[in-house]
Amino acid sequence: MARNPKRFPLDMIRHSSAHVMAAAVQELHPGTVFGIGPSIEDGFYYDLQLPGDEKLGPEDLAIIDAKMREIVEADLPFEEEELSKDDARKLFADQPFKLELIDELPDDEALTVFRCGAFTDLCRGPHLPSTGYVKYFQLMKLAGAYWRGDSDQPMLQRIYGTSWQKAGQLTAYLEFLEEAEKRDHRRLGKELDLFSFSELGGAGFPLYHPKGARVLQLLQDWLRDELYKRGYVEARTPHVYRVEMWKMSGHFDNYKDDMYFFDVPEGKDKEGKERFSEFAIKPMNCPGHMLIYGANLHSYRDLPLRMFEFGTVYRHELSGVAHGLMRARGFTQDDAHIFCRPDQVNDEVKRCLELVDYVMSTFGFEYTAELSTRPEKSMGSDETWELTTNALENALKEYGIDYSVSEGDGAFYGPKIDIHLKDAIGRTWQCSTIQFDALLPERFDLEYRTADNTAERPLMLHRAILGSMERFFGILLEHYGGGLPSWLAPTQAVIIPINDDMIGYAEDVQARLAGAGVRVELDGASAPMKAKIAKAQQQKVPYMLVLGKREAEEGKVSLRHRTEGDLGAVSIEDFLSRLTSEKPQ
RNA sequence: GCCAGCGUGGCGCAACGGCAGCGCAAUUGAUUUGUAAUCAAUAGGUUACCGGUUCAAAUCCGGUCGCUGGCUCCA
Repeated sequence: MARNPKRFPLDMIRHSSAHVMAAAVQELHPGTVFGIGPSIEDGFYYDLQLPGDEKLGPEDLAIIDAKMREIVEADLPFEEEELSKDDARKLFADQPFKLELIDELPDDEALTVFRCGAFTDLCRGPHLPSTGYVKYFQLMKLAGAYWRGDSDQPMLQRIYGTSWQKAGQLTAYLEFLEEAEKRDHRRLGKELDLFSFSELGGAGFPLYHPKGARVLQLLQDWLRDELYKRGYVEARTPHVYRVEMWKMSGHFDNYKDDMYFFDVPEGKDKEGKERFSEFAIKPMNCPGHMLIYGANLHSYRDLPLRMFEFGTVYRHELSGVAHGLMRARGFTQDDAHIFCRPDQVNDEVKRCLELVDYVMSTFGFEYTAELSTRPEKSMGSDETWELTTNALENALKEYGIDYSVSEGDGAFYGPKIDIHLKDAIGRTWQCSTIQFDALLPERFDLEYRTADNTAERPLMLHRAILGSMERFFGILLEHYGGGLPSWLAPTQAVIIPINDDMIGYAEDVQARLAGAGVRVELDGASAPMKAKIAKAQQQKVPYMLVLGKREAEEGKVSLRHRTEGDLGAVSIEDFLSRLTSEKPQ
């Protein structure tokens, strides 16, 4: 009998897929204890614990998959049944996690369970009519997951799967994953010789090779220019402070587990005992900027003060969280703190959003915003929270940015906007953040003098546009699939002489381009032109300049673009103006 | 940090108890090419580290370190 899942919603299909998977595991490993098995974006999972010390290995996925297909073939119905709480407790007597869930449900409500073959689950439903409708699925991976997402709870095994309405959707999804893997920035970083990681440093500490360093520098130079245009001033602050400073800022109390501390010997005291000073490496740039603000007296006329820094911070994050450049232990933030008066707050937030918009559209990112408001536990006056939250929300409205509100998700010291951008293959990333901070101006006792010469506390806006240079670099690499636009490419052009007689002319061209500030390489190997082109293509160099007898005679270069192919002979001036036109304006 | 998996020339991989191999890259030589890969030769490895089992270990076992996928956390 043909069962077509097309008319059922995806999350129902996925939820039912999770049940089929659980039923398969139940049959293969009687006595398995189950956690939860919901539908998620792109698929489903089930958390479970095999009996005894048994553990699932990757090879089990194929076995479970085969068993699932048997269950699908049998086309077993999903049967719903209502139960009292007591009956449910009896039914799930050997399922401790299910019992825990039952206990949390209201007493007077009847529970529902769904049966599917040997597997019965506490479940609200709804489900597909029968297992025959679970068709286009695949088990993806095995992972560990804490019961209830709580690291104090036991760890279960989680099986992830994906499931769809149509065969084409499943294929498309698997192709998407393949494409994402091809674009993995770690892979591109290796292939394009941009960065690496040494076991001696560990996963969180990228080593930028010359080409990677060049890209980062280009990105930074570009952003720095934009910031100066927008009235920012640049600061530089130390990477290390005495621990006292971190106690003052509050980071010691709230952030100590993620910080790098070290003792420095300071000689001996009078009794001959070794003395030490305790320092910590900065996990954030904020305190330095507070100290700079506090180093001078400020008039209301000085505000707003927009202070930025490409500040490298180090955070001792849990070893398991590192992920290439996306999540490092040392990274550089494009950090800024804006000190302003209450009457300037609206305008400053708008300026931040304008900058976000400029930056994101430069790279062709679409984005959405999330506004997080006052949490229950928070500091500061109602007036300030209202003022700052309104400033954020009004700016979002004024810019017509698509945003959602996350009530009570703000930091205890202020509300914030997070920007989520969408890359070339539809994945979203969080980069920019704009947050008000009432805590640090307080902690550092920052003031300005008002028109009537009284002291006022400035409002402080903390913002990062790219977020972290490393993460943004990683996102850019994946967004462009490694083919960076010419203004960011570490090598903009490779000169390809057709034979060794052309080397002289090639060196001329190289000198002229390098003199004009072009990042150019000469491929002088005595290899066939085609091989040199292939190499340049693989390195994703935007332009190839092919030089033969014709070009030498005319004083031109044959231009080949990485994606557009052969563009014919052009003068060096034309090539230069082409490069210029490709820079963001 | 936790769960699972994986560590073999610079990179990508093979060998899975019995002489550690292939491709790319590199080096040298030949070749001089018109828009995605010319040919040949050479060099390169205490198979992450420590210990154990065995006549014999890259391979099996234990430990350490590192990495990867997730979970928790987060820019």
